[in-house]
Amino acid sequence: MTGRPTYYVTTPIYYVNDKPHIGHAYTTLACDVLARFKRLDGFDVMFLTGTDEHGQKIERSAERAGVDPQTFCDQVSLKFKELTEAMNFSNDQFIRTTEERHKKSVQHLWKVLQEKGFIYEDRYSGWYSVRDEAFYAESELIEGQGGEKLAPTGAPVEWVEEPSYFFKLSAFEDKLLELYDNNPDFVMPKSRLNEVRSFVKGGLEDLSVSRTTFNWGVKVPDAPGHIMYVWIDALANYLTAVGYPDTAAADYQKFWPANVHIVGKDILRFHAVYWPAFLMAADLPLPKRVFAHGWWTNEGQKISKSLGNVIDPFELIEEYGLDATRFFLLREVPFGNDGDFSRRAFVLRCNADLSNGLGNLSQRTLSMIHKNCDEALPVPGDFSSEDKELLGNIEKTLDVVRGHIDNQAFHLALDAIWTQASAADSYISVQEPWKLKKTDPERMNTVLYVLAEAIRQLAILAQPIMPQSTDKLLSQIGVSERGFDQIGQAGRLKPGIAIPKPEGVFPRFELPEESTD
RNA sequence: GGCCGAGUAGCUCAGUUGGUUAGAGCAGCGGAAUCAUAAUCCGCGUGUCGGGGGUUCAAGUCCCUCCUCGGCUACCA
Repeated sequence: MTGRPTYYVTTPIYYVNDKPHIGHAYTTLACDVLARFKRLDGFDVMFLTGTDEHGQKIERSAERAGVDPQTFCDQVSLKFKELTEAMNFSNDQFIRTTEERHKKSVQHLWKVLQEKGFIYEDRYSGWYSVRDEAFYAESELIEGQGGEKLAPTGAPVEWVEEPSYFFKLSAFEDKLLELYDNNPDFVMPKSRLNEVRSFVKGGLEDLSVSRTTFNWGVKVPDAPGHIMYVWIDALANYLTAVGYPDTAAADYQKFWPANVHIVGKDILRFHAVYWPAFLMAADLPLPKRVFAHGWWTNEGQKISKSLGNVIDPFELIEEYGLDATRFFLLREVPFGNDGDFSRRAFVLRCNADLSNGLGNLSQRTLSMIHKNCDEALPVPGDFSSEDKELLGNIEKTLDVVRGHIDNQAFHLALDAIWTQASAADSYISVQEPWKLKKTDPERMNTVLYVLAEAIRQLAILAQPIMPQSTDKLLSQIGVSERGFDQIGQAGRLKPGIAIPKPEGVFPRFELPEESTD
């Protein structure tokens, strides 16, 4: 064992009833940045994503598609895998709930919960639509012309009961509240913790965790006809991936409990209430944090399939390139807030920060070195106080960024890096290396060296967000050691290395035409 | 309906436990520079800090009230 610190980050598993959209890309992107950051910071990282493939909806979708459920899942799951490649995600695993290892894991967890007395058999009742083959909540029902109750789809519903197993969620009310009180960072952002807490305070009902009305799912052990229903199956994927039920497994030992589950705000409750309750019931350690992020709107409009304004991440990458897309999504909006995706904001943001900012900074610097220093990094003289100040501030930025990353505050982390890029531009204006070229070439060499150093470190810091672009930048200045331990003195550039004619890394975008309104 | 949160410059937002002339980025305007992806640098904001009332020597920052917006209020993930 190396003794390196470990870090386990997860995305939700994505339900294969839907194609990948911007929301999926966003969630996984956040996790990818966390994972990349921690790896560069010396951590042993497990980054997990995957697909949730069970349930009646899948069964029916497969039927409609004229294929068996497994084939259907294989097809859709593949699309999510393609997204991880298209977005350059660095997940260590891609788990699927239809995998044998997961079925074993969930069935074991079930048995443990049952042995400990937290699962019991009863009857589940609710409003059921035969036509839709689905249960509806009382609040979802609409009223027909004669005052009769109808499903939101307009289908008639009837009150039905079926046998079901229940999880004693009600037994965990106090323990959960205690958890939130003792670990105020367990749910983030803070406003979400308040919601979760008030939900629990409002009282918890036991949870129906099995169904008999469909077959596509994990079988309940020793209970013919019963299929596990959603939560235990889905949430347990986080355990399965590290080896559960083999708690002696190397990965389990290293990575459980998870450091952070990143989720969309829509599934927060399941992660912040059900999940810790399951784990407490099974006597397993709890994850350190559940972070719920917000939703994107599209040009100010709520995104919905019926409006037809769904944002396709593949198209986004096609149009703007991958790294600009990654940058925009995490820079534009505080993680945890809802945000608006607009062409105008995208173009303004990327042009200002990427093309005009970091891109131009490196372009002008490397170009000067290439032209004026025999296409090689010059030997610097003694550093002036301005030199030391610029580089010193950049070195300190690692700590600042680390702090923000540990709070999933991506926009602040990026802001901190870009503040330094901006400082480097100011430094150029003050130093005026183009004048030094004639008046004091020695000093020009030092200034250009300092700037190359600034670029090296800024690029290293920005790697988690924009792996491809920073790779190009670092390659242009011959940097192969790229971990955060290279920040500062340790990784100083060696004078004499070749600096080829630089190529632009961040293309400029055109503003969309103004709509006339 | 109930609970929670938010309303600060054109836009997006920062504003510690109340305390000197309320800040940043972007957009806009003016100037400088010319190494660079017409990029960069410097300078420029008289904002009813949602409305009203109150506490205080002092309130964007506390209390009351009203208005507006948003979130949560369980078994679709």
